[in-house]
This record gives sequence, structure tokens and C-alpha cells, in this order.
Amino acid sequence: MSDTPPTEGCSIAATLAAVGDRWTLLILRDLFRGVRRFERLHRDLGIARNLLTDRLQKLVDMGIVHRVPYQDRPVRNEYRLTAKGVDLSPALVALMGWGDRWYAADGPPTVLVHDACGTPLDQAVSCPHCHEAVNPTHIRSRPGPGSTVEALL
Amino acid sequence: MSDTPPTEGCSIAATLAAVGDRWTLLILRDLFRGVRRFERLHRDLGIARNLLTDRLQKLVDMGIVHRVPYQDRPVRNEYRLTAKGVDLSPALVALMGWGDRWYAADGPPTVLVHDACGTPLDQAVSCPHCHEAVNPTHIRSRPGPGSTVEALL
DNA sequence: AGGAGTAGGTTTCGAAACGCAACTGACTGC
DNA sequence: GCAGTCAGTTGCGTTTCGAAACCTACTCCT
Repeated sequence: MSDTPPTEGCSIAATLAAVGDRWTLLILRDLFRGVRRFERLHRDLGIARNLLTDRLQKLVDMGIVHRVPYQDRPVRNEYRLTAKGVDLSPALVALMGWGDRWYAADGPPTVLVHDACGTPLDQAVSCPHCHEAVNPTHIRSRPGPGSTVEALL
Repeated sequence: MSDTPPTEGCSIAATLAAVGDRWTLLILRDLFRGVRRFERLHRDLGIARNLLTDRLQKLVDMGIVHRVPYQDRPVRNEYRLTAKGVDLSPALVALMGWGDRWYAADGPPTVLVHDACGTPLDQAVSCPHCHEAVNPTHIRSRPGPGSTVEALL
């Protein structure tokens, strides 16, 4: 219904308001992996059917996913990521990376590779001016063009 | 108490089991911003006090945050990120980036910059072999060393 | 034609999680 | 001694979740 309002000038809050519940990001993960149908999602995630219905509907409403019929009689849809959904890829990559580093004692359960050459991929925050990777302690934040006076108090 | 078990061979699921509820990532965002004390977190987030107590305790138990006393009589602690907590930085950066791109009509409310030069930062997935940025459609995944036979079925 | 199987939901209801407000305890400062 | 701050804890009503049953609408098999 509603397009989840940007929560008080914080994009992290806005993102979490949209996809930050217990199931939504797992559903999106499955959509990235090619699991696109209701029954498969239900079985694969172990999510309750009513919640899956609800979450998929909300994802459609937010424009993160769209329904694509793959047969008529009866109409059956699959759920595919829109551009907005695909754009969550870096976030899922980052969450996966953290789980890999802190919970995968035997090495990562899945590795992301470049389709062109098969090389495992890196994710990094970098400075376009200094042409170098920037680690978290060298990141500062400052108000951007969308900040409001209230948010600075 | 428990260190949130790696959920059935998926690092995204493991990460979300640890920090994937409505408040935890917002608490961590505030810790990154330097909001470290109970009362400030409560006010800033609007989270119920009992939930804040509970989430902070769980973060401490998981080793993502540690309690540092800043005064005795009475003992008052602040909550600081551990290395494991700081390592969530890329995930928060990615979530923020998505919110910026899809919900910040007037431009991003906050911009992350390099402390050394003030330049706004980029985040990218890249291929160390091809020395180029890789977009989501060119990412493949394959079983890693920590995968189990069951997970492949 | 009758029955099993598949796919995608909807409904129901008890259990768990949440949100609010009041309360406690240990202090400080006036 | 009275107000104020900080960090929780307790109690209780509301919301959300989870599991299982149920409902359509078809296809396939015999």
C-alpha cells in the first residue's frame, strides 16, 4: 500500500522499514538464488504461508518484486526482482560476508564469483580521490543535501 | 547467551539470526554514530526500554558490543562496538546506500566521506582478477568449503 | 467419472514478541 | 531534603507470528 516513508532522515532506518523484518531479506535472498515460486519459497524458508503471502504482497507494493504469470488456468505467478530489488544485492553481499567471517568456521558455505572468470569477489568501500580502500575507522559522515535542520539537533 | 547458530549453511541467514530484527541494526547504527549510552539510545531511537535492555544484552552475549564503565557509584556503562561489531560497517553502508538511492528524493540525508580527504565514498563489488567493478547480474555463487552435502540437495 | 496430486493462497487460534507507562535504586547538585 | 539524571525492571494490554486446517482451481491417472 504505502511506500514505507523515509524514517526521519536516516536511510538505514528507511531501508530497514522496507526490508528489515525477520523474513523479507531471506525471501529476497531466495529470489536472487532463483527460487521464485510460492511453494518453493515456503518449503525452502520454512516461513508460515500467511506470512509469505503478506511479505510478497508488501514487496510487490513497494516495487521491489513483481509478479510474473507463468501459466493461466489457474493463474500462477512467480516473483521476480525489479531493478529496485536487484539493487539490494550489495546489502545482501555485505550481510553474507559478515556471516562468513564470524560464523562460518569451516569456510564460507557459498562463495560469490565473477561469472566471466570464476574469481571470488571482493566488496570494499573505497575513496575515488585517494584510489584506495577505506576501512571503517576512516569513514566519517556528514549531513547531505537531504538533511533537515531538525535532524541535526 | 547462545552465539546464534549458523542457520543451515547460509551466511545471510546466520547474520540475520544475529542482527536481523527490527531494532538491532538501528542500535548498531547509533553506536557507529557515537551514541553509546542507554538513555541516549532510548531517546534517539524511540525503542521501548525493556527491548533496549534485551537487545543490548544479546549484542554483548554475541560479542558484537561490549560494556565499558564510564563511572562508578553508581556504575554506568556505555556500549561500544567490538571488532566483530565494527565489521558490520559494510553491511550498514550498503543498507544506507539503498535507502539513499530509493527513498531520498532530495538527496542523501547523510554522506559518508573519507576522513583523510573529505571525498564521498563508494562501495563496490569487484573482481580482483579482472580489476573491475562487477554488477549484480555478473555475480554467480558456488558452494564454498563450508558447504554440506545436504545443503546442495 | 472419481480420486490423488500440485499450486497458491485464506482462516483460525494459541503463543511469543512488542510498546507503554509506572516504578526502583543509586547517585548528584542545589 | 527535594528535584533531576541514568539505567534499568515490572506489569499488562496489543500486535504479530507460527502451525495447521481449510479452500479453490486446476491436471494427471486409471
